[in-house]
Amino acid sequence: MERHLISLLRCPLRTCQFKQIHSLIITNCPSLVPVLLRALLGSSLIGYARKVFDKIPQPGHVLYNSLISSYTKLSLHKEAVRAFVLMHGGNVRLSCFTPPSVIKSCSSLLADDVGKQLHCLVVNYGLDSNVYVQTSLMDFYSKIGDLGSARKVFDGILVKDPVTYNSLISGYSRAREVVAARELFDSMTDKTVVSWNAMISCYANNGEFHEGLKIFERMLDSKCSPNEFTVVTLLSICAKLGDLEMGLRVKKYIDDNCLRVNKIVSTAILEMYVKCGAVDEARQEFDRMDDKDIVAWSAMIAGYAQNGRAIEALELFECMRSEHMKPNDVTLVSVSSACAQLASVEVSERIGLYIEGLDLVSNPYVASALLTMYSKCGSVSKARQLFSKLTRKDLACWNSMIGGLAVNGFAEDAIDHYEKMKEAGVEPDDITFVELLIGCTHAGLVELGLELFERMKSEHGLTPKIEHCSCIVDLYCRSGRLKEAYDFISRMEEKPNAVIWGTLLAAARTHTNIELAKTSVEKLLEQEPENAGNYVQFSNINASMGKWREASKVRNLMKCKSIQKPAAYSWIEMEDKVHKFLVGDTSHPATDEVYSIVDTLTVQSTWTVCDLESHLEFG
DNA sequence: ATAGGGTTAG
Repeated sequence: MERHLISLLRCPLRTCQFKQIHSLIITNCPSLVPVLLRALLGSSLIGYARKVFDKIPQPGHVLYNSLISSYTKLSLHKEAVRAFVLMHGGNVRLSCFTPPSVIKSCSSLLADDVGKQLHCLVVNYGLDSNVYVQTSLMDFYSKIGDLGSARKVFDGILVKDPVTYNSLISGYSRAREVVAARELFDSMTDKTVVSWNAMISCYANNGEFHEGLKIFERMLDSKCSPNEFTVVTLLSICAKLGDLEMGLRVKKYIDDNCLRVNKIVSTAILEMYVKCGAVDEARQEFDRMDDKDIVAWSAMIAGYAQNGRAIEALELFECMRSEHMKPNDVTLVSVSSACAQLASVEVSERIGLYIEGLDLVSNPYVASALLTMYSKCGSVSKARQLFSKLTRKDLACWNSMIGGLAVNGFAEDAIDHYEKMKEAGVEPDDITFVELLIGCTHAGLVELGLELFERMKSEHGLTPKIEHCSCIVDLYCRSGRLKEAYDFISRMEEKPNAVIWGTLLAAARTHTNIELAKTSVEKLLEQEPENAGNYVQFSNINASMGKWREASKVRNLMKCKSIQKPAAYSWIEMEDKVHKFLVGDTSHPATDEVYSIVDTLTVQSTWTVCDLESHLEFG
């Protein structure tokens, strides 16, 4: 009977079968309760196991170990710590098998105090020379960001295996201590594939992408073969660099070496294509995947949204819903951002209603994307309503709201929110000030804008970026204060860029300040010799000054450099179709009708200089 | 011990 039950407990069993065996054990051979307990723990039936455990009169350290390590494995970290407290309070002997699990749970809980107490306990019991205990302690300190203590434990380990090193390397990586990670990595004599991967991802996660690639090259030179983890990290580096060429090399490596392409690898390939702007290739990869989980859908929808292909993003979202796939917060962020691009009140409000109904606005990413969506299509009141409902408002939420108000002409309201944001204890950042300055520009509040620019530096210790300077130039320009704009540019610490000269140029032209326009366009040509638009501007300005020879020189210059002005289409969206037109275009099916209306419009309006210029042809 | 998707501006 007893032997029979033991062998039964070795088989995979359902709960009801466990119950039958359980009753047999209670009535026939109670000594088998610990065997039953371990079988239950092995089947992850932790609740049932705990009930059995609680019936055991005085469980010893071995049973406690089994219980605690199961809690840890199932990520029930608080339970693991509670069970340990129970064990310790019951004066059960402590073996070196228990602390690693509890300490691991403390790492996951980021429970600094409990973990440190455990360390003391371990030292008092003389268990701190056990390598498993040491490794878990080192891991604990590295997870809570105390790398100094982690290092002390590490140095105290007499026989270190690669796992010990790898763990500390990833600890340094998380703590952004890249140099320390590299030193440790270099000191390793027997690097495993995990060591190489950890070092590459250390560089990747700390923004040193090219260093990461260099480690990969060295890995290839050594005899260590890259695995799936390696290529995923490499692909994410290529994505961040926008380096399609390298991305394709990694893809080729995967194919040539027949690496297993799991979901994560395919998504990483997809993402690499997306971030390199190769959206159609990304879609091909997406279509090839037979098991699409939600991450792949979200990545593909984001791919369309981030590459300005809002309609396709929304189409794929519809397709996803028709396949009964449940969207999550990440999906909805991209969907909102696609709607924001469409700037259609109807679509935005429909999607907004849907998303708000899902109760996901507690996620700040979703909230800020929605706020932007409403603002972009002018539904400021919807944005305000949503904002007032938000309980968790992070920096991006405040910025979205401030930006929404600013761009829709409510500059004072935006500033009001900036004050409220500070009261709420959220520190404004450079984006906040870009938004505020834009608000002042739109409302023509020059002095207020300049004041904010000063406060940004003095009150918040932020260094103005080129974007802020650009806003100030715009602020002066729109109020016609060209001289001050020019003086500001001359005083700027950073080198003025094309956006700034472009702003000044536009203003100089509307205020017919030909000299300033000429200066600006010359600077523009210096900075962007490949931009055909600048040559057109240069020529037009010279023409308007009567300098025809200068003007015509440009055409030859463009021919020499083989620069072509890209076709500038006008387009309009009607119902769900986009109609686009080029100058002199007669390809539209309703051309006759279109031109007859254009003719009447032309008669109605008076030609302006700008209109005429836009009809000049070059190249 | 190492791996994949997202928000705010210009």
